[in-house]
Amino acid sequence: MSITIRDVAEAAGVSVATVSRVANASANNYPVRPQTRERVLEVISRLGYRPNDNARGLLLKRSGLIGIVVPDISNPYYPEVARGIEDVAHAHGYKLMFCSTDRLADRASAYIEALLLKRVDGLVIVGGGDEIQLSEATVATYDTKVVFIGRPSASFSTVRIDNTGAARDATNHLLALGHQRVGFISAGASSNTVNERRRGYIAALKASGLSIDEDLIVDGDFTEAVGYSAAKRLLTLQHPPTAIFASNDRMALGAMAAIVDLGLTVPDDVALVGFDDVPMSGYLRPALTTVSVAAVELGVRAMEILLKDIESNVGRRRARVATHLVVRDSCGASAASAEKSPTASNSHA
Amino acid sequence: MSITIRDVAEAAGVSVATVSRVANASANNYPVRPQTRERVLEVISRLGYRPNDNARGLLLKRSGLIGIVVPDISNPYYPEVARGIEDVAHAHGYKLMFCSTDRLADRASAYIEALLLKRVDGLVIVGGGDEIQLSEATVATYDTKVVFIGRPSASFSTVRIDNTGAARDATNHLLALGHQRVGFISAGASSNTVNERRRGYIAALKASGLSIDEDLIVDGDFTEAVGYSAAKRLLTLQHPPTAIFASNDRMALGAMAAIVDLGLTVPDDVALVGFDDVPMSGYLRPALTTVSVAAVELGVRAMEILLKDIESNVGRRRARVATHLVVRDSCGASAASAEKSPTASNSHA
DNA sequence: TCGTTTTCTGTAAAGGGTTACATTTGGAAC
DNA sequence: GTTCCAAATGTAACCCTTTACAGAAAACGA
Repeated sequence: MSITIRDVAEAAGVSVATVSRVANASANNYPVRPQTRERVLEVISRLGYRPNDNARGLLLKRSGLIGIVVPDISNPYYPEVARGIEDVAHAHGYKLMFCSTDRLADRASAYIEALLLKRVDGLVIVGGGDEIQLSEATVATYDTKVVFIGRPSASFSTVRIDNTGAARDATNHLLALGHQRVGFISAGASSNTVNERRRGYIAALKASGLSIDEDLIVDGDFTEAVGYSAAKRLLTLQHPPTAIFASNDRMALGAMAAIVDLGLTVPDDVALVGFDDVPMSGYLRPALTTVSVAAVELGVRAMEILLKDIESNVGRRRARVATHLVVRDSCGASAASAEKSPTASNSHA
Repeated sequence: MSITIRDVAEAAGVSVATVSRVANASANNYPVRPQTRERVLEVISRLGYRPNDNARGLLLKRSGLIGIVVPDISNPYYPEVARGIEDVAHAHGYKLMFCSTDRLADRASAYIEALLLKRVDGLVIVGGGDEIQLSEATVATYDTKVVFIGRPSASFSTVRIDNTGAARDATNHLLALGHQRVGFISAGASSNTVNERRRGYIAALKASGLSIDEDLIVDGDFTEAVGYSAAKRLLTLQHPPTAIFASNDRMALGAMAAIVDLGLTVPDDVALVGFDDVPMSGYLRPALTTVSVAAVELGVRAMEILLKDIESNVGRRRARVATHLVVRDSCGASAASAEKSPTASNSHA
């Protein structure tokens, strides 16, 4: 049914080679007589011919596809990263194959397998969970390049942020405001990202000579619902914290709801800090103080590294993207800044 | 470099046909002597052989890929839809190719073109914008099935919600609470979805004998930032509305921030209703009253229709997914319900 | 032991492109 | 009008898999 290069060749009265040369004009500058080119082009558009990507990929050994694996598509943070990846990929003629693992190990490996099978030219793996198992040998088998975002790796390129440092800064910010009991909402022991953030939180406390109260560290899972219940747990302790540091913004939102529902106010009764700076955070009232991670840039950098590796085989590379604490209202540091701009000091507005 | 079926055949001392038969054991039940099968399987796993999807796709004329095009990946609504699609697709062995158009017409057509070139087995196009141009002829050229989500179409299958009815109900809810001046935050004249919602809003007003005040209808673009400025505009009118109906939750969030920043409160000074019921909405305080659209189900239904069409060529189909108004606190209807559950009457919790 | 089935395995074509190499063409130079 | 060279075009191999068909081996009955 589908019309092939042979159909075009026949209709135009030329050989398939000529058609191919006309169709890929941009790639190689083979000489084709303008008059011939014209004729072929006319037939191509008349017949609506499109080269078969499978056939082409088979021969060229490249698919023009970039695979991207994220842990959870419903967390607004990942779409931001994906947007960065997509912007760069699109600009270079690559398309994205997008998969969400829901943090399930079997899904993750099924997807990675499938992406490799599709002979993606590159693979971006986002997130710090441990559901991803990917050996260097596997990747070498397929001729694919890999870059991790937000996860350390001995074998592959990485683009990361300084989770520990950022969490330490955020915690220090709360300590500097006079808080002595700071709660931390974690998110599963298996997430590198969160483990690092927890380490930063603990480091800040220790550096200030405070002891670590395990009751103040509660486990979460990145969702609003669990942020809500975690905050309730913290605030109904015998010695509740006066400040809460949630390891992502979604949980911070849940925590904020819990605080309000307990009849307390943010930041007067409980100060609150999040992590990620997703778009909504600047529009909460009180606006959420959070660590901005430039998610789009994370994606951009990853894709740039990947492209370079695909095109000139530059090998493993590591990049860091800076973070900064966006001080808004939920921490109690700036009383009246909300008047000035809708997102307060949100640099992403 | 990559090992082929020939390498395996050679190593196992059999023909490529036998290897192929062993590798595709599930698909066709060709008889292979257990002893031979064993040997081939051993070589396959030792060598790490994986069939080349390009070669296979070339021959079989199917890619196992579903293309999905969304307008804006950073709007949490679309990831929900995508999750529904993915769940079904994954269960049936299909992979997703995911593209975000950013509501740009040229990007949209470039992506659709690319997806068709990849010979996707099906195409799901999400969103009501007019950036999508897709002719029946084009689709017929490739052997692809298409389903639209949230957009009417004379030629293709559709899965939709009753935007007009839902918006009318939401507006009626506000009117029933005694509001006489209800503002509407729209989102571009080119979006079908929003046009329908606006129609519902207008219909409700008219049915109640109210006249339409054009000042109360302001344009938006689906983002918090614009929801914020739109609400500010509405509330600084000479005769400001006492209620605002935002055509999606993100804009409602922006509007809520604007209301607070103007020193007013929700819902006492201004009642607020959104649309979509994204996960965050139940955790805002006051919790957002909004139209729940079961985004996941939208995706599920679309994918089911697509699968049926791919597998048994059933042709064009239409489905509707129900919506319902989730009454929380921002509309002022339920004063104390937030105490009971974190998301109030959010049925999705 | 020798047909005759039945079961298993191999051969080769097809699928739709790209491109090295061979061949033809067109035009310049004489 | 030749000759020659560069430009244009054509031929055919190759990419890797699946599968129809043919051929070989095993199983079976007599």
